[in-house]
Amino acid sequence: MARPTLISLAKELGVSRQTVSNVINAPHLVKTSTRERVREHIERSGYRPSAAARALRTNRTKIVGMRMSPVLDGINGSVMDRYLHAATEALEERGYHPVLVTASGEQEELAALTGLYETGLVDAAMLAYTSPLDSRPAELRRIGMPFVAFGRPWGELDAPHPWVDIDNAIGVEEGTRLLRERGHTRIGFIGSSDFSMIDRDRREGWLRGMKGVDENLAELDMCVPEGIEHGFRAMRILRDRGATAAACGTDSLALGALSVLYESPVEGFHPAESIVGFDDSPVAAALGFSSVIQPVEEVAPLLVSQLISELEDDVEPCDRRVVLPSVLRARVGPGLPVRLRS
Amino acid sequence: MARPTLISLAKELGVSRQTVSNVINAPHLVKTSTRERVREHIERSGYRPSAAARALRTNRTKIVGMRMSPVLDGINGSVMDRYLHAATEALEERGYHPVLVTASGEQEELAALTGLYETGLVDAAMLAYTSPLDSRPAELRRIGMPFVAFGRPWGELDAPHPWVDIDNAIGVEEGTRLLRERGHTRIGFIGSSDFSMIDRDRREGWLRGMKGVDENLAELDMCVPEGIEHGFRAMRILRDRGATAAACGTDSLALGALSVLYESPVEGFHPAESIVGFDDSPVAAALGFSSVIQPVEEVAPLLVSQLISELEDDVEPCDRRVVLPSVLRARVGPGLPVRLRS
DNA sequence: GAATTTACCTTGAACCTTCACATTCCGGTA
DNA sequence: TACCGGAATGTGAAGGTTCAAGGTAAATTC
Repeated sequence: MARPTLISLAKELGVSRQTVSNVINAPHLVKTSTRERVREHIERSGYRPSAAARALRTNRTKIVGMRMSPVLDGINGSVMDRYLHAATEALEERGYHPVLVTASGEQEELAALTGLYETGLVDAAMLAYTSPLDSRPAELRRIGMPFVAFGRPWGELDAPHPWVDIDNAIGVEEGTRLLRERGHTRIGFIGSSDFSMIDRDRREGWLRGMKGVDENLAELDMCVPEGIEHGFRAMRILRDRGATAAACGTDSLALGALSVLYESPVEGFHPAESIVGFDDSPVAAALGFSSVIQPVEEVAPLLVSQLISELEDDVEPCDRRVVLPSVLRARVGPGLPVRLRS
Repeated sequence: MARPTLISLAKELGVSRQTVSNVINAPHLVKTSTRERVREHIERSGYRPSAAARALRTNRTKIVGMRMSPVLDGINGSVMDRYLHAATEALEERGYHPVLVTASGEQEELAALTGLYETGLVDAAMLAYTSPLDSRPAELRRIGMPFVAFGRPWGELDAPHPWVDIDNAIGVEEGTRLLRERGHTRIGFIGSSDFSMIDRDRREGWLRGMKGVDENLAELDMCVPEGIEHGFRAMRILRDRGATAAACGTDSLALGALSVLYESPVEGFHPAESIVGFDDSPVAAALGFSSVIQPVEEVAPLLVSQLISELEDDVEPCDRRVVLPSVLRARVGPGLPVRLRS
């Protein structure tokens, strides 16, 4: 048997199709007795409104486009995974769904998202990984496609679109202070040149954490490409400059750095307790070093709220610019030590 | 100005809307000169067919549902990420798009997917993580929802739906042989109890690789929960039983096991060269141990081909049951040694 | 008792495309 | 001239929903 439609239901019930529609979309317009009768019949028939017909009429699909970014690094990579999961969940909670898109760059992403928007397949987009020269917000604004962004608009902080970002600095600052509390004074920073703005933010946290320490910070500040080996090399240099600890921009870098400390331990300090990483990967947990957590599970629902208040009328408004703090996951040893073979 | 439609375009061009439609969907029906004229106008006007209207008429959205599984473990987790990315890409190539769904269990996943199907939002589903007591295939079949599965239907290997799976055994077998070539004879296996069927498959590879070795395999065979610490504990037991090497069911387990070998090195064997992991995570690369790779980038396009031949007529048929080999990524030291602090 | 309001329900149109069929046009053949 | 067949193009309908405007009967007001 064919799937029931508004019309077939209405005929069976002896009411008009609009009444059935009202029972679903505007129940207060229908007398209670009728409403219940219709409801029950809908239930029994297993009727589900046709998404296509609804979309055609309302010009809304309740689908939003998101770019699935390629896997960068399996160590820190799970953050984006967590975010994607949280976003999907938050969207579902509000009756929306994410459609995924791949792209090899910003322009390709833009093309993919606007393409979906122009065919009416999606209502909006959720961006991530904002950067200073990000052309996406302006372009989307130009064509009138609604969107929100995970990450502040570095180029123009007063951009009109809603966004949620994480204050990377605060967690690193916390981490740096922890290292100081543990007795370190020459604490280096190993940042990743691959994430320009985010890295600057994290470095800022280290600088704040080092406030009042009488050291030459410039020579303790490293900027290297992402990767375990680079962390290793950077920490060797820092070690030679007398550093006994380091805050790192990623857990990969931290892993490399940690191995240097196991290679040439510093009297009185446990290696795992002399390193702070970022993104709290399972590796950090296993090796027992502290790491900074990004609360992406909180970011996603906020973004979705913002998005929906862009899309729908009469929803309670929400903050259009939110910065959430990162937090330190402090660990005390023991853990799994690492040392690079010489 | 309003978005152009078939009708508005047709009016401007002085042809019927069907002709414009034909230019898009069945160009061979339209005379070349007309076709070009229409094409050019379409181009200029920026016309994009309405997905909703098309879906309403054809009863197809070219969207497929997929479950976004929660992040299990950041070390091996990137495999599912890679798969998701590859699947998205493969779908896009054929004009399809993935919609994500979250679920806390199989039943919830089923409810989510069939829900989408019943409203006509998706045409089909792509399943992953099949298991012996998997109720999903039967249920989807019952309601007539098309789908394909990443993972063989363990319960009924001759199930009628198409699937692609990876032969986990072969890579582990290869790894085990590598360890033998390097001179090991007492080679343990540390499997993860969290992935029942997959684990059995990987263990099978180890058994095959050990063929002809005169050892008591039962006492070399460990089954523990997933996680670095469990790998560590298992390897300690294996070491005490005289094992000098191990093939592991996951890289997390391998990491833990490796650390035991650094803790108590075996004369003549390099620790990193005595461990084989699974899923070739960045950790394996950094620490320099060999690991088995799942070719998910090949799985995804195959699945998509299968799916499309389920959905569309007149597409060249393709194999409905495919098993791809996993392959060993063999590494020789040096790498980053690990040792668990005692 | 007539006029007005209210509550509830129905009708017609629109959304934009594609399907199935109808029509026109053309050169070629009987 | 009449007819035919095939290619190119046009027409009507359908698909399921929502919006806007209408209708009907009961309840209220004067």
